[in-house]
Amino acid sequence: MEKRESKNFIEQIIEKDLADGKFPNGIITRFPPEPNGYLHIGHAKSIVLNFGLTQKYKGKTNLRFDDTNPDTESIEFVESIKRDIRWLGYDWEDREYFTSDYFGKLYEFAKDLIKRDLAYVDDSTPDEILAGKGTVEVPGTNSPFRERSVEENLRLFEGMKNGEFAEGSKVLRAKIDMSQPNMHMRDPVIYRIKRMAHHRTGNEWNIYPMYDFAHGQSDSIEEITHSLCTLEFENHRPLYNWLIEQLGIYPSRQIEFARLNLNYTVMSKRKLAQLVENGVVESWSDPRMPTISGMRNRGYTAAAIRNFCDRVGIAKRDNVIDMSLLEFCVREDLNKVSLRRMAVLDPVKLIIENYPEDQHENLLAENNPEDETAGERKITFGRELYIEREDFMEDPPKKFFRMAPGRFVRLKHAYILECSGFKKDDNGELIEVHARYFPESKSGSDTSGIKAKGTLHWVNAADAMEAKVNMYDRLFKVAEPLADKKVDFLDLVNEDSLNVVEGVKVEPALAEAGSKDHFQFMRKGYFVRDKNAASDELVFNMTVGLRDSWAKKGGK
RNA sequence: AGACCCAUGGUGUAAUUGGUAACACGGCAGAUUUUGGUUCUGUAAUCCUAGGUUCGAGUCCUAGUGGGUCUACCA
Repeated sequence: MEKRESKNFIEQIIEKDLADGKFPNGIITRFPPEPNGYLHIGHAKSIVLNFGLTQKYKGKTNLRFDDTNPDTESIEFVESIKRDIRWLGYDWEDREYFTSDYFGKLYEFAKDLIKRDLAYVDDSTPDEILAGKGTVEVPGTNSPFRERSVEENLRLFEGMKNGEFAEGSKVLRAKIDMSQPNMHMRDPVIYRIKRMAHHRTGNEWNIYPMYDFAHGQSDSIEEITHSLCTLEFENHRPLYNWLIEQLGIYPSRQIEFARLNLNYTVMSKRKLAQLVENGVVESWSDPRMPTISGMRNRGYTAAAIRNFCDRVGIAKRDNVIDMSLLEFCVREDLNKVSLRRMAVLDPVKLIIENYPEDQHENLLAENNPEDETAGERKITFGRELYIEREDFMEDPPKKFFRMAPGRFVRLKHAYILECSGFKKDDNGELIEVHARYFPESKSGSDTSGIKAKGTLHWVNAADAMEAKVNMYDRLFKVAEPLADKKVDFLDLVNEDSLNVVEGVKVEPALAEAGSKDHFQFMRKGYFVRDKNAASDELVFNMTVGLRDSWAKKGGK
């Protein structure tokens, strides 16, 4: 179990810090979502990383909502984020923070900067500020407002806070160096005027800090030891460090790692929002979405997701993870915990000619061969059953181990059959398969000596229940929908990502399925009851199909 | 093209920190199997290029090449 000795680069940093005695009281990490959307599997990677680290080493992980932009943030997202983190299995105890709780402190930090002539109020328009920044090759130019006196800056900044100026008319900028090659150091804007109610502070503030002026200081206030973020913030690190240094506050350390990308999907909140807005999917929690809530509705387990996040590793290299790894993790977990059931997705009647019409019998079926404690259930058997249409072939290849005239096959948990014929309608459509059964071949007490290569799942027509099944396929037709910048990723969605199958026949035990139970429809895949469907309706979502080496070989 | 970052099988991640490449997924082949599932066994496939340092380089240095990020009053 403790086979994985290898450590990722962040663990190596932490172990060195610990060995150097830098953090005798333990380490502190944080997960800092902005409450403006739902969490996706990429966030899960960060959650598992941050909480995982402080579980492994002595430490704590804070949950901090980075709520500095009232435009897009809301309490609804705060709630969904907390629900998802808890579901994933992590507990931030009482360490739930909001950047907005620090608005007062941040304001004081800003004043401190002004007093030391390290920040100034700029009346330039956004366009003028942009022009002044220069380009990556050309240094920027100083703002005409750069040399205002400390007193004037203090007065104006207070005016901004008090709502004396129009939105957009002034900003507070750090006074650093307009000729730095790093654009973030060219006098970055650190405060802007926004006359807007905030979901937590209401109308208390007319100014809001920018990310760069909020995140690092919040880390510092909470004495975060290791502030882990994704690669695109690498260029922000000099500013992060500069502010901490100038302010003389707790020196949190920012470390960047590569974000998670999954093929056949997209991972940015903005892009996911577009899928919702354009009706490609039903909601953020649609089972096809790579969101935590979508995956939950799909039937993915928290354990599978945690395991997946563990396996993808942490490094600084851009990466695109194969969906097959995620699916492997899901199957691995579900194989152990899911209850086996029989469901026929595309039913065709099977008539056992030598089975008496008025006869019925009860059979016992194990719930999970991987778990003896899962017990057994009763299923019924009779003359008329349903089997899968694709499990019959009139003229099959030799390696087809299923139903075909003259061939032997076992019905799972029941008898061996010999196919004796079939019936088609006028259109040539198969409507009935006929067979004869061998009474002495009963499952568990087989004395027939007959060998059947294949085993089929089935449902007794007498007590089969009707169900609907949502089958899912990848969301996009191509592995990397964003790879070609000239192509709109919305044009690459797979319009067959959802396939609703009606008229599915399932065994009666499924009627009591709860939405948290995971089922394996034998020989088909893993399914979970759709919790959004009407309670009197049996609807199942396909979590993931079983591996199918027969189909992979093209059925030959 | 300025700064910063990155480069190991198909995909990811490792390599006791300088001692000639491993693990997982995926692929292929086989065994087992009352799920063509699970399990098990085997197999193919990798250090971006060129120099340099060194007895020895995936690891260090230089150059090149390729990729990523950055010029929001978003985070």
